Parts: sequence; structure tokens; C-alpha cells
Amino acid sequence: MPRSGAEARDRLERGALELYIERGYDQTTIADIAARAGVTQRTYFRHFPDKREVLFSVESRQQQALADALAEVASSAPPLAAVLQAFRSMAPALEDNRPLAVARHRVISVTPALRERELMKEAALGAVVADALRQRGLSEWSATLLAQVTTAALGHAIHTWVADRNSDINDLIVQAFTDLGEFASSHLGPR
Amino acid sequence: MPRSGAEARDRLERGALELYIERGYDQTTIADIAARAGVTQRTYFRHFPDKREVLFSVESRQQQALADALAEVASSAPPLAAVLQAFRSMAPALEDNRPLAVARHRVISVTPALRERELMKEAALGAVVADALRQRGLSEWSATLLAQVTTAALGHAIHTWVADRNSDINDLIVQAFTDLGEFASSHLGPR
DNA sequence: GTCTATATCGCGATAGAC
DNA sequence: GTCTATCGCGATATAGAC
Repeated sequence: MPRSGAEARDRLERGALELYIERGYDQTTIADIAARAGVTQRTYFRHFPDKREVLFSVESRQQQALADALAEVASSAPPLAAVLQAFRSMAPALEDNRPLAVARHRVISVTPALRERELMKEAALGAVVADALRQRGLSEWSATLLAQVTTAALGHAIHTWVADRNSDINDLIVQAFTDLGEFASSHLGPR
Repeated sequence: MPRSGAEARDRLERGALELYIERGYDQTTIADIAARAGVTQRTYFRHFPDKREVLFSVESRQQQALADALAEVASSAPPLAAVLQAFRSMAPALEDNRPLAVARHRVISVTPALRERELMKEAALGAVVADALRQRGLSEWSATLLAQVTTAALGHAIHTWVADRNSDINDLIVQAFTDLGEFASSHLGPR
């Protein structure tokens, strides 16, 4: 019953995940979540704008981390390599929270409403990448194209990672980029 | 004020787009949409599951068209080329509905809730592509990776198309795939 | 077609933390 | 005392149930 905002917020996040797993997203009411965290419904809405967002605070942190990582990559590195390096720098943090990530994705994958939100977060990540690429001098067209495509590849790597207990996210990211390059050049040919 | 299902549905779609443009999505109520179409709220929900879906019946048709196109591409064509060909086959239909597409995207781009739904539709398109690639013998990993990535490229082409009055969707799709191959091979290089 | 649950948000009052 | 989080009450509208 601490009054401190951060703790209540944390309890709301954990409780929501638990409830969404126990009963399913649709069968869980915001009142339930608030009750489990020992606060009122109104308080829930001060911390999160809607019923979905409780599960996505992680993504916000990842987005910030990615932005920082992108800024640190040497500006001499070619675009794709820079993005790859930034993505790989996120691996440790991801690997540390594997159990949580697996639990989250289990609920998300069976709940359309949550999947929509997840795609939105992925798009937000893409926007961050696009910004970084623009600052590296890429045209609007190229920056956005590469950002969208690489983000899609990252999403694919992460999905495979949470689904396969024995996989390593860093390896999967590298694999995705490698395969992408291989397919692209062998079938469409770079001039 | 015909009651015939198809006509009412059509009026609901047109009316919703108009209202979303006039007042904005948030300021529009489903009752408003139903009223403008001359039906009740209940009727609205018989045609569409929620407030967003009214704007996305086009996507459903595109998805079907894409599935058909993918099935018709010679199985001898390499994966990426097959997907590109299928995407290009959608160009005429898109070009025919340009004004509508522009109006839709204008509303969607400023409405997070609608953007989420759009991303979901894009993901659904990706699933169709992944299915086709799997049937062509690609591994689960490769099929999904290529599907996600090519779909992202298509999305980028379409966004550019609706934003640029003088662009041609077919050209943009080809350009996206070409640039993708170029970037991939010149910066990460396959072997 | 009617009824209801509940997500979402505005407002004024309250109560810990500094 | 000033913040800031919380509470409690109320209103609207989406979505689904009957």
C-alpha cells in the first residue's frame, strides 16, 4: 500500500501479466488489475492510458536503449552494419529478461488486441532507426525503407527467440541479417 | 435508405470515412456513423466488429487478391522474384482507387488506433506471403523472414505512393525491392 | 432490438512525501 | 507548506450479451 507511484505502477504491471495469463486478456477487467495491485481503477489510468499498455513498458526502455546505441555507432559504418550493431547491443538486456519476454509473448500471441499494440511498438522502433539513418545522410526514402525492413527482421528474430528455448537472440539477429543479404543479392542481384 | 445489407454496409463505410475526416476519429461516435447511413448502431455492429474495421474492407480484398496472385506465379521463380511479381500484380487495383487510398491514409496516419489496425492488416498480408513461401519449400525461418521483410517494403512503397501525388505504385514497388537488394549486397555482402 | 458490462476520462477532495 | 499520487464519484461510448 505504499503511496510511491513507481511501486504501484510495478505492481500493476506484474499483476496484469499474471491475470492476463491466468484468465486471458478479455476475461480480465481493469478493476481486477487495480484490485490486485491494491489501488483503484482511476489510479490505473493515471499510470497507463489503456488496458493494453501495461504490458509494454519494457518496449519503451528498449526503444530508448536502441536510440542510444544507434547514436554511438561510428558514423563511418555503412547503414546496414550500423543498424545491425545497434540491434546486437540490445541482446544482453533481452537475454537477461528471457522468462518475462516468453510470458509476455505467450499472452500477446493469443490476443489480437495486444498483438496490434506490439506491432505499433515495432513501428516505433522503426521510426527510431529511420531517424538515425536520416542523420547519417540517407534519403528519406532509403532511411525509411531500411528502417522498416531491418526492424521487421529484428522482430522476426525476436519471435523465433521466444519460441525456441535453446536459441540465442544475438545469433538470431546476425542470422536474420545474413540471410537477408544472401536472399537479396542472389535472387534480385545488386547490379 | 435501402435496407439491403450490401448497400447499408457501403454507406456505413463511406459515411465513416467522411466523418473521420470531418471531425476526426475520436470525435466521431458509432451512433453518428449509423445515423448518417440511416441504420441503427446494432446494424453497424452486424457489419463490422468494431469502430476501426469500417475503414479496412479494402485490405481484405487486397489480401485475397495477393493470395491468388502468389498461387499463380510460376513455382520455378526464385522466392523474392515471385513475391515481387505478386506485389506488382496488385498495382492496377491500387492505382484505380488512388483518391480513396489517399483519403484513408490521411485519417489513418493521424489516428493511432487506426494505425494499429493498419499494421495488423499488413501483418496479415505478411502471413499470406509466408504461407506461399512455405509452400515453395522455404524453411519456416526463411519463409517468415522474407515475408515480413518484403511486406515491410511493400508497406513503405504504398506509404510513399499515397504521399506523393505524382508517383506510380508499380515503380515504387520495384524501386523498393531493387534498393533493398542493392543495400543488402553492397553493405553486408553474401559471402 | 434492448440491456449491460466496462473501458475511458473529467473533476474535486484527500493524504503521504519532502 | 507545496507537490504529487491517490481516491471516489460520475459521465460517455464501445462492445457484447440476451
